[in-house]
Amino acid sequence: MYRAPRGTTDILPEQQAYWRYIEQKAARICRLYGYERIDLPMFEDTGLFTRGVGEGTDIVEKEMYVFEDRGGNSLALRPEGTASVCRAYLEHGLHNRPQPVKLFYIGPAFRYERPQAGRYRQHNQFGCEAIGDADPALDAEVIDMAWQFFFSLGLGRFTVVINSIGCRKCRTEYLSALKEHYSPHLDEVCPDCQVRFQKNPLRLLDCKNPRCQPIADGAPKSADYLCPECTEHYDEMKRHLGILEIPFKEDRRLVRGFDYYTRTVFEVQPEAGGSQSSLGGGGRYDGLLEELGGKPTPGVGFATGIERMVLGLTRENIPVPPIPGPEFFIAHLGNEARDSAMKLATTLRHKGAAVLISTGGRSLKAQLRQANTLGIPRVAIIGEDEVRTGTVMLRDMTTSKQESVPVGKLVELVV
RNA sequence: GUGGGUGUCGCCUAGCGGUUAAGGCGCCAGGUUGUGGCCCUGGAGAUCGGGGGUUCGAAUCCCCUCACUCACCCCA
Repeated sequence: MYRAPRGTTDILPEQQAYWRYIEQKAARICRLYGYERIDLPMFEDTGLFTRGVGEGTDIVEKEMYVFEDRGGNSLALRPEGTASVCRAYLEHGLHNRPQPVKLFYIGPAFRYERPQAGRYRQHNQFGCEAIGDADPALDAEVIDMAWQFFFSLGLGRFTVVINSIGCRKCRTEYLSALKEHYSPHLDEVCPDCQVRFQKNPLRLLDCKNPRCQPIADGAPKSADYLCPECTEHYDEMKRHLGILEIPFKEDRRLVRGFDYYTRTVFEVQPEAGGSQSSLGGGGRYDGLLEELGGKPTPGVGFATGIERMVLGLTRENIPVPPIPGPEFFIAHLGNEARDSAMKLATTLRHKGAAVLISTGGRSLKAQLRQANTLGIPRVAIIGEDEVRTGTVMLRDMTTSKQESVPVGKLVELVV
């Protein structure tokens, strides 16, 4: 027996209501904030991600699905969406449109990880990117938008956590200060941190190993090393968040796993603990477009994980609007009746009614049982008598009342 | 990638060295003539995740493997 590959899932019909719900809320919030949909390829040139996301990141280094196509090109299943959006921005000359260009996407991302609840090798993201404007008000708007989105889902408790990691300039300065702080303690620190020290010093800060806590606690704070411009940007953004009345928490240690982030970073975290630390996150990436070969162009955005939202909705028992089922069920007895039943079914469907017609030549009892189980409110029964008189027996399944009506009249009933 | 837990019909569970592997839900059919939801009866559906061992004998013990799951890591 074949099974779905590890870390992938089938989304069965009974789960679709959640997905529809989330997609609708996403589309709505995007409309309210002026974001337009973009659909992007699921695989890209590998270089787009190694350059964009960063060579040293876990995602690129050990989680990316990389393959060679038959033409010998190195391609990668996209591990995230931002790099693709930026590529599209550059490729299609979107700088010629009114700035910022606001785009959103919904689709799968792929990472070779060890799956667990809320974490998959193929998962779906809803993400937004605003490219071409460095105004801190835009950062605040993006955070506001993420916040409103989760709020509109009805998801109970979540927190917005923010930080600024500075620009290229002040980050370099900060990193050397950080390394200076750690280097005398390298032998006390966990092996992971020893690797981080070399590879990705920023990550030293959010090590959870108790051994490293004292050293991390005493480490210089990125906030203290921000250049005046970055400080001003950060303060302005916070001021705007205040105006928008978005509750947020500052976490000086918050860093993210992509190299392209500059200045603002943020995460939306479920308050109810749980293992998966974030529902979504994002930040500013003012160097990314240039890194990808474009002119220096600022950008800011966020991405969310749809599976995690579904998980949250189910865990919190939040009701979502059901997907409507068939309105009519047509039961029939005998060959002649089946022919006119099929005819009636198409006629009703042409008029826009959702109709299920029984197949397989089952007893009337079985057909009604099926209609009942499926929760279809009305059943049209067609037997020999009805064929002869050009009528159907229309049964209301909720009241158990039925009456004989001419076929023409039934068709008229459906508008 | 590291560590822990779990794995019996579609779903939930019983069985824990010798049973025709049991039950509930669901599914299908019947309870006379063309009628659902309740009830009754019957049926289909499991080589007990897979592979190897130990044993006269294994779903039950051991090893490997796969999958799921939790924590770490990382992130959505």
